Amino acid sequence: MLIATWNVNSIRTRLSQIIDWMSQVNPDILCLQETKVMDDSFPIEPFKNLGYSVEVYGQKSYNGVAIISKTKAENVQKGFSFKDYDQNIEIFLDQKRLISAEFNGIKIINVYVPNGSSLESDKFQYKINWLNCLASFLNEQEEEGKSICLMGDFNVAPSDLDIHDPDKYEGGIMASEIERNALNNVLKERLIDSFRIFEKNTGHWSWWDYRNNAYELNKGWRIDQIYISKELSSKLKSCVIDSSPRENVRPSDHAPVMIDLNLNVIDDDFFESEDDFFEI
DNA sequence: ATGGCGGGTCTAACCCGA
Repeated sequence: MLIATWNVNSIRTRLSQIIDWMSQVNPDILCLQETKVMDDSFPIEPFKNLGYSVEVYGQKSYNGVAIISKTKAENVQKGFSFKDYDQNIEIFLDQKRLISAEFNGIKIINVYVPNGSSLESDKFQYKINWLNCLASFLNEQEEEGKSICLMGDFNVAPSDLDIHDPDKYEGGIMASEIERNALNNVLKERLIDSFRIFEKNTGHWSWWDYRNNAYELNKGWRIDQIYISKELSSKLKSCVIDSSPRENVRPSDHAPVMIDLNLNVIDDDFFESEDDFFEI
């Protein structure tokens, strides 16, 4: 099962590029961020024509997330819920940055984490509070015991391996200890960065600034990630960043990231339960 | 670097992103 995430920076501007990419790659699930469109204006038809179903959670001009999938999404949830959150979630309801749904018993959580602007900005505190809210959301999911796939644009480079020039950017926005602590508090010991299972070295980016020829100079950041529950790691076949759409005319500044999960792999728990069955 | 580019919409001496 191919599961992908892509910050497309406007669904309407990028529509034909997304359809082209999906036609080539054939993902089972594609999580989009920065769709920048109200739900009633989202171009659903082109995806339906490819055989996909669409779940959207958008707003005018900014943010906006969507899940495109071959099978219909179950238990779709848009935004944070009103449960035992440390933060007051009211201030997070205006910005459409989270949508989740279940497929084959796996909870897919699609996020567009706030950028935060700079460490001195009010937006930075919003970002940290938002991540703390996401941690509470993950705690709820954990209680339900479902396998989780948390993916999207995190606007945080997990380590200095994920920045083209760490000496220049370390400690600043997207690379501060405060943001990394907040991200790790979301992940805790339960979620694993798929990409780092396969690649231990630096030099792999998912975002390149539009300015200063950043893509041509390969000056990028790896801020788009796919985190999976530990128990899914035995089923993980690959995690790749596909930089080819970044070479399109009028590209998104982000590239898609994709994992391949082999759900036919039978894990140890299954064998144990089978043994128990035959002993009876 | 009040910078660069490229989305958006109130089409601008605009706002926002990363």
